[in-house]
Amino acid sequence: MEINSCIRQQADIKQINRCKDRVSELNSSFDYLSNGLELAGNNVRLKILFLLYEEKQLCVCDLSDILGMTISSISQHLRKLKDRKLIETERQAQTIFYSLTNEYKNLLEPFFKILDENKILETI
Amino acid sequence: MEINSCIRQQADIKQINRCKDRVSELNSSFDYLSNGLELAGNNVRLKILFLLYEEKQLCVCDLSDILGMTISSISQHLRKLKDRKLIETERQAQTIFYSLTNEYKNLLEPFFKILDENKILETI
DNA sequence: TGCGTATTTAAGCAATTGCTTGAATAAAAT
DNA sequence: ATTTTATTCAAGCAATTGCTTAAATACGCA
Repeated sequence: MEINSCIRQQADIKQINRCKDRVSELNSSFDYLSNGLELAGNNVRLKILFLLYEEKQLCVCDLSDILGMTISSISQHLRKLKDRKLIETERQAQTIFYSLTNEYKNLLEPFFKILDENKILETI
Repeated sequence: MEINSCIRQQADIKQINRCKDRVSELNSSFDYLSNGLELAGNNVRLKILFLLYEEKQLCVCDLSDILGMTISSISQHLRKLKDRKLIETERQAQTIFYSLTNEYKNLLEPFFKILDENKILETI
């Protein structure tokens, strides 16, 4: 940290301290949220999450076919999503089906609604 | 792409095609959204965005002080956010103030509301 | 004009990402 | 039991990220 930050000159100290408190207070929420957004911020994973939202469940090779990517690549994305509890699995015979966890279904729903209505480019 | 995808065996072809159409239809929305989420998915940038949401405007060195990071580092985050139109600038004398663009204020509001209520860890 | 303040930019680097290829599991069908 | 089907895992690699340090702008003021 620089010593001669502009803060020392003319900043609103009250505001700075209020912000520091706020960040410290909400710190674990920031971690939780950025963690999820980081995963959803990848184009491929966002599509995967959206498709699971719409179709309830899909397997690796469904997604591979839909998105035109190798099964291995999709599988690695799914593992990341599963590790951080955005999705969960259920085996049915040889096929492993993936679906959104309830937490992230709720969290991502506002975005999916916007996407679903395809309004994102016009209204926002 | 593998030739012997499991798709050829027993998948729901109608479902696959419906999904393909959906992805193709919403393609630019996926790009737009993942682009924004990718930036918000970084812990530091999420805090910056949230602080700008709450305080309306802040300068680089306010944020540097609040987050305990170098001005240079914060400046580089701000540039990314500005390049992709999540934030905008307004000069007041020597100080450059950053604020959220309206588009992203609307888009990120659902998340900020949750953060603000600090409910994210309990209710979701 | 020259100095101080506020901020950006450039170069460098370790760490991480997302893909590819090929091998390894796991359960089902023969 | 062996093979087929569905999926994961491991290693390797180019590209990207986020930080550090140091230098470069840009504006305000005496």
